[in-house]
Amino acid sequence: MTSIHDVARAAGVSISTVSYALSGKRSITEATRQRVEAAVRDLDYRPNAGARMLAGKRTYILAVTEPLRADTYAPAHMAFVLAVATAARRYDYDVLLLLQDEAAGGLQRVTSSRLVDGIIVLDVTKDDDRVDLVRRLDVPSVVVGVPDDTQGLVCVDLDFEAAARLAVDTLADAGHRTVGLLGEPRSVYERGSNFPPRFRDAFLAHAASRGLQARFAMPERDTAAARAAVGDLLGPDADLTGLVMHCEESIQATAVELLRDRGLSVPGDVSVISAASTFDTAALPVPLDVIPLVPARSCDRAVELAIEQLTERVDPRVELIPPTYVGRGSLGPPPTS
Amino acid sequence: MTSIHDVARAAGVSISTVSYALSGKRSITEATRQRVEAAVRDLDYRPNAGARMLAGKRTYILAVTEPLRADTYAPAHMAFVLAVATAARRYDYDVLLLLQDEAAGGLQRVTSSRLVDGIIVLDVTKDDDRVDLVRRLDVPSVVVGVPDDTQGLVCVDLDFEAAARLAVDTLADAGHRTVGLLGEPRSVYERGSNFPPRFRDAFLAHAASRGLQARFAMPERDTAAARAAVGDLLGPDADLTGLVMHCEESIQATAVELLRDRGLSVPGDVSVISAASTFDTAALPVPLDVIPLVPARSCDRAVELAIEQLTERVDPRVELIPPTYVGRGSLGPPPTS
DNA sequence: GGTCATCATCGAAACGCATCGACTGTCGAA
DNA sequence: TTCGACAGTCGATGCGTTTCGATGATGACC
Repeated sequence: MTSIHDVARAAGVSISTVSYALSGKRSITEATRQRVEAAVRDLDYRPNAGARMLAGKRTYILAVTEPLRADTYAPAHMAFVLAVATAARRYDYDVLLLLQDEAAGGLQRVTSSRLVDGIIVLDVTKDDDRVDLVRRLDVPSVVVGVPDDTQGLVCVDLDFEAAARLAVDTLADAGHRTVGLLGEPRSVYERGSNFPPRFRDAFLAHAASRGLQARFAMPERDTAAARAAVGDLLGPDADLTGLVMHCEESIQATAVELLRDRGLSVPGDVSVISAASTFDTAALPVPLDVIPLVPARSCDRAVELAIEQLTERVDPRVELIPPTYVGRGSLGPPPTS
Repeated sequence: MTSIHDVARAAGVSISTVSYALSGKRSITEATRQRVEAAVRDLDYRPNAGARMLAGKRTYILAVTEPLRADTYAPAHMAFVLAVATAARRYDYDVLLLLQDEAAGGLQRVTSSRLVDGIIVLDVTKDDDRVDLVRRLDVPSVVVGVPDDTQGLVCVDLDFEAAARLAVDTLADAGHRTVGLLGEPRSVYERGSNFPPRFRDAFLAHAASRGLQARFAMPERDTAAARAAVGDLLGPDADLTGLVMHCEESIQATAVELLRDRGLSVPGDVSVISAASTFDTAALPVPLDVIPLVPARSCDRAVELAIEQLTERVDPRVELIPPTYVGRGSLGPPPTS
């Protein structure tokens, strides 16, 4: 193993000079810095992680806790893990993954053994054990999502309420009077992530305040249930003209197919908006307007805030990322009956 | 931070005694061991990870590399990551996740900085960069999957060839003469994981050797394509009586629905076997017989072999896990036309 | 009772790095 | 010419473990 000692010898300087040349924490003559860097390249030197942890105060590792519950939709959650990992690398950080049983217990372990510098909490529920834990742990932590009690926490999330209002406003402004929300399975609302209820509540409330008639359905994750739910939303007289979908990709695909099967055109008969989706709605049977949930958005910021806490005080806060609207041609005025 | 020093003082022994009491590497009187353990509990002591890495030769971290390509089916891959993480914990190991761009480059980095003790390579392709890398790296590594060139590697995988033969034999033994394989999208066979081609080739070869007529289809990941593909497999005269599916869950669900829509009963008209599936086939619209691909099976063994390499020489090998057959009532004799 | 092995414990030396204080030389201002 | 400021470099210390060799205590054996 080539150590900093070897580099120092090769460059003809002391160990501390090598360290400073690499960290830039003290000024070093350009010439000697170049010699050090050359030696590093020649010897393919990489600082020993353990030594760095011990001597410095940083481990360059972030813990990512993701419970991966039975009813979680893996693609979306994987996208968040990926987004955190990618963002972390920009700060020269790696991620340690704590799943399922380890999501809570592992946090305790890795922080008290000083294995990680900080924690990113993913898929937080309204009432999440891990939230109390990170509050007590006193380690730089950022929660992606908004639990009920945000006291003392740094939270980052898409503004789901605003997203719901944006969807409602867009439909209302286009002239729609009867709108529906195709949501997640019931279990998700009952004990799952926190944002589906937030979206639903804001959707229903804002629809009411805009004077719209609103419906809501929670299909299970199979084709038959999805088709039934969309049928219910359309109503016995098929008077629904605006459909908002906040559910996983295959359900949205099924919904679009059902509309087609019923001879309803998009957006001629029904306008459709996909809300808070992490996938590409252009790949659906019919491209849909979307208010995307971009994991990179919240995760980039979450990592940034975690790193920031390493060096300075960061006040507790809830940062909500404003939604954006991407048109793909699935929105139009309601049909003139 | 409470250190080993504090524990030693509290227990009235030396630092080295604490270390030996905890590691068990030298004999310690029962009485003093108890005192040490009591002190550890009282002070909630946990060894500093950095110090342990530096002084010992272990980091207690395993790298998991998973490219997470664009066409990967997230739920299955997540299941493997989870299985590795769970298995690792049984050896007191944590996992560092290297995704996408970092899947290859990160390996170099984390091994040369001595951050990890070993590597688990997931979702290996026939011709995978990471395979050459781990060969060169000379770090305990286990490949989950079987690349074309396995020289010098320790590989663990489900025996897909045997699984394919098992599916064929089961249908053939039940009397079926015309069978079909519903596979993954074309792109997966062309540049994706290595096992779909292995399964397909073994399926077709073994069907031929059993004198069966065999068909094969590669539907894209949407309902329409899936329905079309199943229709093709059934043939113009609908003479197909045995269907094997080796594709993702939603496609299998669609296929089952199509059969029902066509008025074909399972297993009355068509016998169906789900092969190498990571999900629960009992949850499909019709429960299917399955030759499951259990991530825990290969991942448990992979982690075991990686840990083993830390202390002893492990010869290169390819360990194939024999397939099992789980009946759920979707298999029967062909209809007597 | 002396010798020798065995057991339990201790002290000290790494492990590889970051960092602090100190030292040297250079330059500009007084 | 002298002094101070400052840039550039070095040596030494400490981070918290693991582990090696050494030491004293204990018991078995002749």
